[in-house]
Amino acid sequence: MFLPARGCNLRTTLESGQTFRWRPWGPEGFAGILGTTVLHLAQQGSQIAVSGSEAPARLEPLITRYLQLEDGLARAWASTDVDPIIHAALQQTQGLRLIRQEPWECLASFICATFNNITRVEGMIDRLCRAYGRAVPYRGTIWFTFPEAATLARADARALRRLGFGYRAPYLVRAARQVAAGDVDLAAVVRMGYVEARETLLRVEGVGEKVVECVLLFGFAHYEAFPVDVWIGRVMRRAYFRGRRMTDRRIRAFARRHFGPACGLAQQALFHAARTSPELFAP
DNA sequence: CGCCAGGTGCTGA
DNA sequence: TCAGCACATGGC
Repeated sequence: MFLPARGCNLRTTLESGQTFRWRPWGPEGFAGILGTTVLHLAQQGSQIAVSGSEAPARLEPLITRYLQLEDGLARAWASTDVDPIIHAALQQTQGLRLIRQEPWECLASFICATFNNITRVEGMIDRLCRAYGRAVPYRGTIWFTFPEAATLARADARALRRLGFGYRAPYLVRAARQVAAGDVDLAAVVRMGYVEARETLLRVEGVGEKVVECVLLFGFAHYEAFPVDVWIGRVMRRAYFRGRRMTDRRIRAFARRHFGPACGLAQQALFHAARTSPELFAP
């Protein structure tokens, strides 16, 4: 089956640090699992070739939503194009889309991603799924679902330590318990606006000022979120503050004013541009 | 080997 | 509100 890519570039989007479970599959393809559905996606020009463990009629809405293929966000992206710096980043990251992820997987993944590098996060999450997810056989390979919060709530932090989670192990287990117990109700957060959702998610163990913005952006489609990690901090200080010291909070406040209500899109373009062309943003 | 990574929570000013 | 610190681990 084929879907119109509508300008989406798979590689740019799936290797942009928003998500950690896709693997290269052939020349222009990626394999992964959403929920219990195994997917093989391949870029073929203006189309995306799709196959997977469900009937095509079920794959289409799944992928359309995940990749936001009908997002109609062209105007939102354009609204962030307010100066030559972001303009260059946007040019360089054409085809980048904001993925719409499942909230719990997104939340748990970014707790794992704190003070960590993306390659290692991928390995950690892979081991987590193998240990606690459900097996889904497909075409001779056994895939694993992302573990439910209720499952991880019963896990022992020491077991996660042995999987290489370091000091994040107890955070992840406590976060799972908060979510599984309904203390933090992710289904309710879906219906909340940015401010209330932010306050609610900040109550989760291991979720601070940066992780919460990632989760709001990638898991709840709140495009006014603006995560400031070490990459974005560097880019912003260099490009907008003449290299001066600046707290993450002030960078975020500036970005919201400067780029407007879709500043999260600008953030993702800057993040990707900085990682793929560091020379443009060297300190 | 040393530096670094999509930081957080805590403490003391 | 902010700076400074400890925290585990492995990629490069």
